[in-house]
Formats: sequence, structure tokens, C-alpha cells
Amino acid sequence: MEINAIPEAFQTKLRLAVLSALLTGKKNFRDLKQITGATDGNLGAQLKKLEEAGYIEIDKAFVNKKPQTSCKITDFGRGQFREYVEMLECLLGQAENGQKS
Amino acid sequence: MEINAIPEAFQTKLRLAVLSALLTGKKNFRDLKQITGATDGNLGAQLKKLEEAGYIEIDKAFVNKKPQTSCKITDFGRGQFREYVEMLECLLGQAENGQKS
DNA sequence: ATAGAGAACTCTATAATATAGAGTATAGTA
DNA sequence: TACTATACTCTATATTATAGAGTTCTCTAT
Repeated sequence: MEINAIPEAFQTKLRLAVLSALLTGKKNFRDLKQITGATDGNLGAQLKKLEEAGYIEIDKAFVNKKPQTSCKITDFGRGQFREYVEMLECLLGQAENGQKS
Repeated sequence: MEINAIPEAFQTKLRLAVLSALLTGKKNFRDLKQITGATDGNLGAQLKKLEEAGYIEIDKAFVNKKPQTSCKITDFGRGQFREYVEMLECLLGQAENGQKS
């Protein structure tokens, strides 16, 4: 991954928080709202963006007779996350060696 | 570092690109412009933000009889960068183990 | 001394986008 | 039939990144 091609997904607290939360497993709308502290409208909008970009999958169903929106990170999303971290690690690694500041 | 407290510095390609470039050593305005592809105005604005936030130091001087703005990452900036990467690594690590997707 | 060039801005307007919050749809329950 | 909970959608606002014109400063050439 190139430094100049960082996916938009990683460019706001909220989307990054959502992805991070999903790394450890499925979460529903309610969970994500509580974890991130976002409002309904904003969370809905950002989830939609993440879905459109292929980072997450959104599944709607009725659970316990209540609507439940379940979100899950995709393999693509997980891969991008890993690549992003690896890129940063690499940059940091270069810095720790060749200190010519 | 908390997922909900990610510094603004890491929330745009441009600022992240600048910080990354500075990790490996001092760079002047011209270098950074070339590396990032940003316009003068935009680069100037973002450098100012990074400076105000204490991530970088900007030094102005005349070199070869031409003005030269030299930018350098601070210890604080380097530390924040490391913390940020470590936080992401940690999240990713949790995910690789307890897969309950 | 005057004009021009290069570097690095500053300033302002525009564009993009995150966010809040009101309103809406749906299914279930009383 | 009214009422509740969930999860939106839609719209307006606020924030912020970006572009680009104009400005300042120093030196060089005329």
C-alpha cells in the first residue's frame, strides 16, 4: 500500500472505530452506536460508506421479534486493515534505523 | 491510545504523508511538495496545523541565498506515531486470535 | 535603482464531507 | 388502534481540506 493511496475508510475516527470493533467479531447497530458514541444518522451514513467500499457486510433480520442490523467485516476489509498497519510499521521501522534527522 | 482518541494528525492522507516522510529525516518545503503532490497553499496550511499540534518543528532560513523552510518531526510526533501504530497492531492482534466472526 | 525570479507563504473562496437531528418505515405488543 | 423499539433516510449545518491568486522577502541581472 502506498502512503498516497490510503483508503478513505481509515481517515475518520468513526469509520476506523467501526472497523476496529468489527475486527473482533460481528456487532449490531446498537453495539456500534454504544462503542463509538455516534448518533444514529451519522453511524448509518458511515456504515453505508463502509459497505459500499466493500469493507463490511450488513445483514438485516429480526431477532427476538426486534429488527437487528448486524455488521461484519469482510475479508477484503480485514486485508486492507492489515495492509494499512503493515505500511505504517514499515515506515516506522525505516525511521528507527536510519535516523538522519 | 484509545480508538476514540485518535489524533487529527492521522486523519488525512496529506498530514499522514508528511509525518511519514519526516520519520526518515528532515525535509524542506520543496521536498514535501514533491512527495505529497500537494499545492503550496494546502501544504502550508497542513504544516501549520502539524506544528501547532506539536508534531513537527518548522525552521526558516536562507540556504544558498534562497529561502528554505525545513521541517522536522518532534519527539512527541514520533511518539504519537508509534503509539498509533501500536494501537492498530494491538487491535489486529486481538482479531487474529479470537475469531468469533 | 529597477525589474524580475524563486521560495514560501497568507488569504479567501470553494468543495467535500462529517455530523446532528427530525422525520419515517416496519414489526411487534398492549 | 395506539404505542414502542429499531434502524434507518433525508436534509441542513458545521467543519475542514483544497486550490489558487496574490504577497513578501531576498537575491540577481540590467
